Amino acid sequence: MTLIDRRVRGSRSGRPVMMLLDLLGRRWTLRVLWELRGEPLNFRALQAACSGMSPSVLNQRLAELREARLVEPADAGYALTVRGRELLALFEPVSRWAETWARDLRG
Amino acid sequence: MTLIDRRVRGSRSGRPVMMLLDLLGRRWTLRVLWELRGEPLNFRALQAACSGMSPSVLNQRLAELREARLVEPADAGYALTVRGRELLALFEPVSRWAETWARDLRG
DNA sequence: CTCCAGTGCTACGATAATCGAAGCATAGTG
DNA sequence: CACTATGCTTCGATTATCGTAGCACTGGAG
Repeated sequence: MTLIDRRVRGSRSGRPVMMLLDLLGRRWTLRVLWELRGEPLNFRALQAACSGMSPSVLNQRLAELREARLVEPADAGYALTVRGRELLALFEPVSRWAETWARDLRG
Repeated sequence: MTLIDRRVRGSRSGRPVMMLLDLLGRRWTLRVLWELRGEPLNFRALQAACSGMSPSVLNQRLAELREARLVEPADAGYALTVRGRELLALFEPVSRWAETWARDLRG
């Protein structure tokens, strides 16, 4: 059962954006992508970067992200694919937005 | 214990982007924001739009999103705040990207 | 007034996702 | 051979989410 055939969790719509939200909405998924924004990380480095998330879940997330062609094995561990970098680039403004958001919440 | 004081789930970093990823990484959160992109929806309409997610979780998510000032009660139910709309606007390109992503995965 | 439908939300037992620690298997090095 | 590093698996414990039922309140109709 592939990523795109599988019913999207919680919804039955096959719309791409829903599929993506479903994928990204799983615990740690966004974080893993984020941690791979720089250089490739191997399994344990990635686990450490994600503050010690359990290896079973990391393994599961890596499988999902590989199936989604957002992450791929590299020489030195795991790296974002071109698509993965595209997606992450779209999160660049989000990260900047988060700065002012957090500041406003505090103030 | 407020959103910004609470340790971020799975990490102990207080960095804004991590807080945001933590918030958005909870099940249904992105979906709820997405469903509110148009007109305000009341509790049950929102529940229906999210394919019948359980009311307990919806209530919890709404509380979190309200605390994060992304969603607020409106005349006709719940609506995005200005900040919420800003955030969602940043997801506009993501949605478009998802279209080609899904197409490529299939092909 | 009573009745009823609509609404926001809570309670709670059942199920599924995630966690944490331990450890296995393999590859490379000395 | 011993030793380290790595990718990953296993499994019992904990936490999140689900689904159904229903409570409390409101507003309008009769």
